[in-house]
Parts: sequence; C-alpha cells; structure tokens
Amino acid sequence: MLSGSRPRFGMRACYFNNGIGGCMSFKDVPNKVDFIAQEYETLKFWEQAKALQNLRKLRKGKEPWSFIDGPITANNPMGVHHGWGRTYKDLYNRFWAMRGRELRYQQGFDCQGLWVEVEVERELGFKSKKDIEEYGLAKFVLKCKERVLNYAAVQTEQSMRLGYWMEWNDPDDLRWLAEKLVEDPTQEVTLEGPDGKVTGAVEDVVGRLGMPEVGGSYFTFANENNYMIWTFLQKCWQNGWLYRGADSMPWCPRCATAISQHEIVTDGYLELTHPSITLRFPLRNREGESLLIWTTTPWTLTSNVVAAVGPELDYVKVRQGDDIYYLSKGTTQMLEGKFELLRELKGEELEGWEYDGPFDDLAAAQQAGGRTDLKELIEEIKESAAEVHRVILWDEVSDGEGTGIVHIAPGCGKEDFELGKEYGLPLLAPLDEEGYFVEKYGWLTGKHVSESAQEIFDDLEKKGLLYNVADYTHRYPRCWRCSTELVFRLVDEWFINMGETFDKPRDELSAEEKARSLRYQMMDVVDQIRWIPEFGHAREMDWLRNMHDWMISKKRYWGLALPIWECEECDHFEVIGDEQELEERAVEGWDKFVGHTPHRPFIDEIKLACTQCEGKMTRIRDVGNPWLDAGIVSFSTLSYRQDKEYWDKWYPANWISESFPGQFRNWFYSLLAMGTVIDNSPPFLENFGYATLLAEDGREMHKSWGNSIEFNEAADKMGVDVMRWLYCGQKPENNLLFGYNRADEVRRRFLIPLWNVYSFFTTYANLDGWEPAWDKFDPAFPEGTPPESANPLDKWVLARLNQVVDRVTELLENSDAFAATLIVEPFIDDLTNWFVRRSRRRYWRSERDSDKNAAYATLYHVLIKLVKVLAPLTPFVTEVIYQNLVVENNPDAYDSVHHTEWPRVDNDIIDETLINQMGLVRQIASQGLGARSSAALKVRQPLAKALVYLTEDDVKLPDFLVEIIADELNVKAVEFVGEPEKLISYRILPDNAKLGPRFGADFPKVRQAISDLDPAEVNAKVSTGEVVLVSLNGGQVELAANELLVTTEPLEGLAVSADKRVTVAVDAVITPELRAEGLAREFVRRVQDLRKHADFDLADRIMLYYQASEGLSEAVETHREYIMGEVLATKMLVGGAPKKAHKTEKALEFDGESVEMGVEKV
RNA sequence: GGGCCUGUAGCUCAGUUGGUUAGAGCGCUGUGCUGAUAACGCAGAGGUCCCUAGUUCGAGCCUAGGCAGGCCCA
Repeated sequence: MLSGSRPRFGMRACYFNNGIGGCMSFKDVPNKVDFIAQEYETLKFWEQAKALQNLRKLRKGKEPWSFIDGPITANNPMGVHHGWGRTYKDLYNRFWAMRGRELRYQQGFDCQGLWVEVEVERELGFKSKKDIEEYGLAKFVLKCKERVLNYAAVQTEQSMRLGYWMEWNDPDDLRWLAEKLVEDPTQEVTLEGPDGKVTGAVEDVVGRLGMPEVGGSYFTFANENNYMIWTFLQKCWQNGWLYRGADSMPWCPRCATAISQHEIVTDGYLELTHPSITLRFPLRNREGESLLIWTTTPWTLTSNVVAAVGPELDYVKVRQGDDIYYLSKGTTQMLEGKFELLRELKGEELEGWEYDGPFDDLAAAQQAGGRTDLKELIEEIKESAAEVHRVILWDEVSDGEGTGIVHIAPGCGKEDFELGKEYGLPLLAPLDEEGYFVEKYGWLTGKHVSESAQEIFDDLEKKGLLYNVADYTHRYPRCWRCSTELVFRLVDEWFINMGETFDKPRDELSAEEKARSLRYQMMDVVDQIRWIPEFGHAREMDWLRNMHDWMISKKRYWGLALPIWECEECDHFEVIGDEQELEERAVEGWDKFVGHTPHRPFIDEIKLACTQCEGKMTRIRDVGNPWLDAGIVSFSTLSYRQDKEYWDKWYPANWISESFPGQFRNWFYSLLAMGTVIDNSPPFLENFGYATLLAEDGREMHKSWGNSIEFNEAADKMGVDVMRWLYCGQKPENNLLFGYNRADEVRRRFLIPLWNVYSFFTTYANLDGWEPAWDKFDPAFPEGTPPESANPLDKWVLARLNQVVDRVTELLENSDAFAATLIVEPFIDDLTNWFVRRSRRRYWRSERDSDKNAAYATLYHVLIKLVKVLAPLTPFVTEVIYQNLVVENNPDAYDSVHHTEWPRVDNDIIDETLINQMGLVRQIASQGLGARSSAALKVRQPLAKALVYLTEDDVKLPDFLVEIIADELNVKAVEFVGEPEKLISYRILPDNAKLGPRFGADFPKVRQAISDLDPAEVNAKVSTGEVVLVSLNGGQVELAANELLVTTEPLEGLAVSADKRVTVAVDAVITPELRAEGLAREFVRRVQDLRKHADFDLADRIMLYYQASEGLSEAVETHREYIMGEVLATKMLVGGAPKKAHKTEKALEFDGESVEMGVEKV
C-alpha cells in the first residue's frame, strides 16, 4: 500500500434504502452534477492524496519515457492556446505512465529576454534604456526575476487547474521568493526540497530553482541553464563557428537593440502606409539630366553612396519640361503628367555615370570612408561618399515598383551593406542606438528618425531635387514587443556560423564539407526524428536551408550573459565554458561577482588576462538570444554536467510538442542546434506539432474584438474536461476554433452521456444492492477479467469495448488523440443509446437472476475499463467515477485511476461477427422505424410483422438478435424475405474492381451492356452462381457471378425503407387486438408520466385509479396484469381517485379515447 | 518570387490502399419515443468535393497548372 490511511474522496454514504438493499455499494450519483465544482474537489483530492508522488513511486525504476516540456514564457497569465498544448502533453504523460513507464514530470519557465524587460519597463514607466541605467541594472534585473517568479506562480496555478500533472512548485513559495528577492537578495531563506531543506541567500536559491536538490519546475534563468549555454557557446567557438560580425540589421530604436531573423518574422510585419518620395539625382557632366530615384525610407537618403540599375533591364530617357530623367521603361507610369520619350537604353549603359548626392553638403558625405563607429570596416577606404556617387549594376534590381533605379546606402540596409562590401564603398551609418541622427549630419544631428521625413522632404524641395511625395502602403517590420517601426542599422553583433549552403544534394557532400557545416549536420539530425505531422520534416529542412547565421547577441540587460571576453588592447576574444573556468581565469572582480547569479551587472565586473597580449579582457556587454535559453534544456535540466548516467537515461526525449507555427525556427531549431553541437544527436525522437488556436469566429482572439477567452474564465465556465476533449477532438494540424458553443457541444455529445451511463448504473446497482464480486483483485486492473455472460448484448458490448481499447491503444501510441476521440465517441453512443437502452428492462426486473447480475457485472466492467481509457484525456470525471466504482468498494484499490495500468485488450472476446450482426440489427431497426414513420404508425402501436430483406445473403441473424429487432420495432414477428420481389426491385452493377482491370477501355461498353440486362434474370443467375453472358463488340463475353453486384431498391408505395444492406417493410394492418395492446401501452405511458410528475421514487409501489372511455377500459382490463407490472401498481381500481392522490388535471385524450387517472403511494 | 499547409452541406469538420448512391455533428423543418439522459430516435431539405487540364475503365483522393485563405522564407 502506498500510504497508511487512505485519503477520502468526498464523504462516504451508507444508509438503508426502502428495505431493498443493505449498505449501498456506491455513493448516490445525481444525474445533474456540477462538473466544475467536481473538478475542484478532484484537484483537492489529488493534492491531499499526493497522487502524482505516489504514481511516481509506483513507476520508479521502470522503463523511462522521456518528455521535455518546452519552457512557457513566464511573463503573463497563460491563455487557452497554452491549454491546447498542455492538454496533449498531459495526456501523453498520463498515457505512458499507465503503460507502466517512468516519467520525469518537469515542466519549465522561460525567464530571460527582452519580453520580460519590456513588461518591467512598462510597469516602472520607463521610456528608454537610459531610464534603466539610471534606475540601476542590479535593481532592474531583480525586478525582472520578480516578475518571472510571480507569473510562474500564476501559470502554475492555471496549469494545475487544467489537470497538468507536473512536479509543480508551490505557487506561494514562488511569490514569497519574489518578494524576498527584491527586498534583499542576500537574506537567507530555506526551501523544502525533495531530499530535505535547501538554505542559502535568496538570490542563490532562486538561481538553483529546478535543480535536483530544489525540485519543481525548471527556470531558464537558473545558473545551470546559463552555464550550460556557456559550454555550448565555447564548443561553437572551438569549432570556429562563433564570430563577431558587422551587418545591417533590423533595429528597434525604442528597445535600442537589433532584432534577429528569428524574431522579426511572425509578429513582425504589418501593413503600413508611409510617404514615399521620388527625387532627382542630378548627373554630373550631363547638364539638365537626372536619375529618378524612389524610396520609402527618406532618412536613408542622407547616407546614399551609389545608385543601382539592373544590367539587363530596359531604361528610358524622357523629357518633362526642361528636365531630362532616366528611369526604367516599366515604371514610366509613375511620372507625373506627360513626357517625351527621347531614347531607350539597357541598364548596363548607365554603369559608371556619376551624380550629385542629395546630402553631399553634410560632413558625413565628405569624409573619407564615410561615417561609422565600426572603424575597422572602413579602414581601407579612402574615398568619401560624395566622391564615389555613381551608377552600379545589380542583378536584383527590378522594375516592379519605384523607378527601377535603386538608391544604395550601405549603412542603412542589408543588401546595401553587401553591395558596399563587394564594391569597397564608404559606409554612412546615420543613426545612434535610439534612432537619433549622429554627429556630422548637420541640421539633422540630434533629430529622431521617426520625425525626420517631412524635414527631409522640405530640404530636398529647397534644393530643387524633389519630384513628388505619395503615400505608399507596404509590409513594414515592427518590433514584436513594442510595435515600434524598425530601421536598419549597422551594428556589430555576435553570430553562430551556420555554414555555407552548397548547390548540390546533401548526400553528395564530402565528410569534410559536412564537418565544417552546422547546417548540414543539423539536417542529418532532423532526419532521425519522427515529425508529426509529417510535413514538419520539410518545414524544418526549409528553415535550415534558408537559415542565415544565427545572431545570438542583444544589446540589452536581462538575459544570458554571453561568455565572451574581449581584449581591450588587441581585440582578441575568448569564450569561457563554465563557472570553474571563469574563476580560474578571473584576474579582477571575482570578489564582486561571487554570490551572484551569472547575470549583469555583476558578471561584467570580471576581467581576464589576455592570452595574446598584455591587455585586460572585458566581457562584451551583450546578453544572449532567449532561444539559447530554451534550446539548452535537454542538457541543463537533465544534469548533463553533473550526472552523465542520469542524462543518458533521459536523453533524448521520446516526445516533445509545441504549436508548430514559429517553433521550427525557434525552439525546435535551437534544441536541434544544441543537440547537434554538443552531442551530434537528436535531442528528441518524436515531435508532435499542432496548429494555431483561433476564436470561434475564425479570427485571432483579441480583447478589443470581444472574441477572446481567458484561460481561467474558460476553465470555470466550460470545465476543463470539456476543454480537454474539445482540444483532443481536433485534427492537430488544422487551426482550432475555440469557444463556448463548441464546448457546449462537447459536453452534450461526450461528457453528459458518459455521466448518465454512470449515473444509471449506480442508481440501479444501489437499488438492487448489487455489489461487484472481487475474486482476484489486481489494483492495476480493477476492471478484472471480462465477466462471463450468456446475454448477447453483454457479449456485444464487451466485444465493442475491447475493439475500442485495441484501437485507442494503437492510436495513442502514435500520438493520435484525435483519431482516438473518433473511436470513443461512437462507442459512447453504442453504450448509451443501445446497450443501456436495450438492457434497461434487465436492470428493472424485480427478481435477481443471473442475467440481471450479468447485466450489472458487464456494465460495471465496461465503465471501469472505459474510464481507464479516457483517464489520460479527461482526468477529472474519470477520477470521480473510478473513486465511486472502485475505491469506495475495495480497500486494495489504488488511490487514483491514474495509478492503474492501461487496460489489456481481451482479443478472444472481440467477436467481429457479433459486432457486425449487431450493426445490422441497428440498421434494420433504424430502417424499420423509418418505414413506420413513413406510414405514420407510431411506435407505441404494436404491429403484426416486419418484412426484412437483406442484400448480403450470407448474413444470418440469430434469434436473440431478431427478438431485439421485433422489440425495437414493436412488431409481433420479423420475417426475413428470401424472395423479396414484393419489397424491392433489383439493380445490377458491375464489380468495378474486378471488371475494370479485366476490360480496360472496353469497360464502359460492358457496363452499358450490363445495364441493358433484365435485373431479375441476372439476379437469378448470380444467386445460383451461373455465368451471365453479355454482348461486347459483336461477340459475347462471360461474366462470372462474383463479377456482378446485385443491389436492391425498395418498391414504391410500401411502408418501406431501405439502405445499401437492408430493406424493411412493416405490416400496416391494425387488428382490434393490436389496437387494444397499443392502447394499453399508451395507458402505461400516461401512468408513468403521472408518477414522474408526482415525484415518486423509481421503486415506489402505487395504487392506481382510473376512469376511461369504453374502448380503452376494455383494453386496460384485457391487459391488467401487464399494466400493473409496468407501473408497479399493487392495486388498480376503476373509479375516481381519492383527494390525496396525484391526479390528471383533466381527461387525457388519445386515439379517440379518453381517461382520467390518479396515483397514490402505498 | 520560393517552401509548406488548407479548400468537401448554411456553420464546424471526417473521408483509411483510387471503386459503384460522398458522410457526421450543429442549425433548420416534420415526426416519433422517453422513469438513465442536460436527452434521444426517424425522416426531410441542404453538395460544381475551389477551378482547369491530365493519368486511369474509374478521381473528393494521384499528377500538372491556376484561384482563394493561412503559415514560413526571400
């Protein structure tokens, strides 16, 4: 046993009931229940019972199933889209635990990076980096940690609410740590770890969160995570892949940092309208002639160096008034007003033409090499921008927009920069970190780029260079955090080299080529992973093919301290691999750093001695890209540096999962990069991706659109079992539309029927005092072996159950919860709308016979086994049911359904024939009801017989199934018609699969010939196996009987209904006897109604009084026994009911009869 | 411009290796049934399977080219 005293789930009820039973086996189950309140009770129970901890004890030492949870950004409350992913994660965790595997149950929080900084800045009312520096870096970093801890607490609570079983920290502990940390990071605190107390300064303890001795969730700000990244980066450096690069990068002037390729894409671009400008670049030595230039970023004109034309493109020389312009032939529609075409010329003819730049009056344009802080880039360049202005050729120029002549400013754009490098052009970088024009820009100096456009237009107008200004709408990048429009800025950043892209198939790469290319090594790793959906492989490959070098630096404060130290004297840099190496190499500042987490500002105190000169090395000020933080977790959280054995056990993950849009370039990518660099292995074996969650109206959720639903609200309005089933019942690669209507549908279709079966079972089992027989109880399999039963309904439902278990097992092994829901839902329908409905009278009978016992035993077994199958998907309601059905009754039972093991499939009772036959029965019943309804014959009216014709004559229904049909259809007899001419006509069809290949192109003729035959004759031959002759191309061919298919169609004018397999007709003649029987049934129905209205208990016996019209009275007396039995009447009297009885308010009229009645409890 | 995904009933979506009359749920209409049910059954209306071409005896499914929407990259 797991624990001495069993925690109780709710209160146990034990009382007597109408003298029928003794102590009830099960708690009473209301058929209306507050699912949400029940979920809260379940959560409380799990906590008190230490359900997860006990599960872990049960599975300790078993075969591992390793799941690594992608860190969730702990910066805001989690949303319903997180709920989707976390449902998958929890469900597969639970599934594999039920399969007997050992799991780790550690989820993680993403803690470092600009997203947190931005929120903290907002909280503190900061506008710029300067505010942060004035506030103090150390304090600011503490505020960032505080925010992360607080939202980690919120997300922890939300995840628990979803039923996500993880080793959560106590959310109050997290809040407490946050509070202590900002109060005084050096004060000592003590936490309860898994193996005892953990004591230390708060800052230290927070830095150790998620480590084995502290337990709980991992936090990417933890020391181990940071140092492990150092190890990774050092390895990259040792491979020669880490470099400092200068590039023109998208830059956010507000955040004052470059935005990497990873970040800009998803949330980045927005349709924006900007003024675009067309202006003249006057040509030198060509009086009155100008190039026409167009741009949407006027500020870049200040730093123009050259102009580019497409060498093969056609250009024109045109005259407008006194001016002569050059532009491409395809863009002349942008000219204002009329123009005169003077000549056409190819772009290459323009090469080398010199022009006057628009801002040559500024010092920057006159300075040799241009103007940039990155001096090393222009050391070799002797000319100034003004001196080099000329036309160059560039293949990328098109005349899709603008003028076909592109102004190039190598300090202001990516491609411009590349061209600048290629041609050795001067560089002009006009903006500082926050977007202000720097020195040497004359009147522009000190102005902000966002306010410069109009003044630049005015200036150009004054200079007579302006052609026109027009609004232009385009996709323009914006900062994903603060929405500020990005500019391109020349910056020095740190990169990991991805390796060149070869123009040949991957398998033709030499070993040497591969060895120096991270890109191709990663591709090989990607091949070793199973991607679900499969196109994940293609997408990751596509990303890798196109991936630029990975920019890992960011000029900010809160994040990974990049372990790169640079010599102040000789620019030599080195990468430090861990904290020991740091301590060994430190020549200064260690005393100030010690006791702190490896974050700014304290890490910056440390200086090293340069190995190349006498100089001192200082850490670069940049922090790391947050995807480094997330990507390292398959090493940092698995004790790679401390415990290789442990790491070997849990690496690689069997399974990871995230929403795929975005993650191919983010988390998946960084995991892959790190797995490849550190271990040259896949960090995960299976990647399960899912799409995007949208609102029910198909749009993204936005608070301002009123279509957004917060997680807590959803959980408390829908209930999380409903949410989880909704999530699971969705093809993961399609976008999920999430909302209350869908939730209602799920509740109606899935949860309520399930609950009702359970409620039905307990109600009757308690009435009857039925108790399960525990002969050989195995707590892992409380459902026991399938009960023996002679009843075909039982056999059938058990067969179906095992069929379902079999399929669901395979599907969940393949991460296909969606298909599993498609298997389960029809079974629930079978169970409620067939098994229980058809078995109702078996439970209702007053005597206790073996059939009744079998009915209980079967339903009991089915419920437990079903609940176990559903436990991973809807852990709450299944727990509630398990508690009552199993734990209430058995002291040896496991505390929780989630401790039991995945049910076994009893293959030998999957009777496919029976399943098939029962399917047919349901079809016949359905068609029969259709036939009745087409003749307007209500079901309560018995009829003499139903005629059934089956298309497939090999199917024979045994008597017990025929009885079910008779009962369903309320007919005295079911006749199977062998010569169905009275019901149907025949239609002969070729068996395409056989005759198609046989006749090929002649097939349409054969088909035609077949349709010309007499169907009845053909049917006669086919049924005796004779060949059929048809004419083809003047001759005759033989068709074997099995090459033809005979189908039937119902004859018109009968109370007939039919589908592919079944035709049913009913005998519509109502004899006086049948009418009397129908009346008796109607009468019963009215009494039951009265009982229900009177609020009588199911088992209450009654006195029944009635006064009826003549025909009805006769019928009632004829069927007196039957009626009294049905309505539990001890006496049935003709006459008015006494006052205290419950009576009909007025006479009931039906079928031309009338009755007044009353009932009274005895 | 390139890669990937999606397109099936009014709405949300299934549709297994190509096979005969393409399905479900919701909604709508009619009707029946009901002492487990917050329900349910039966029937009806509702379809250019995005379009075009091709392969094939046969295409919702395969191929090519479009169109529309989405994601990703230039």
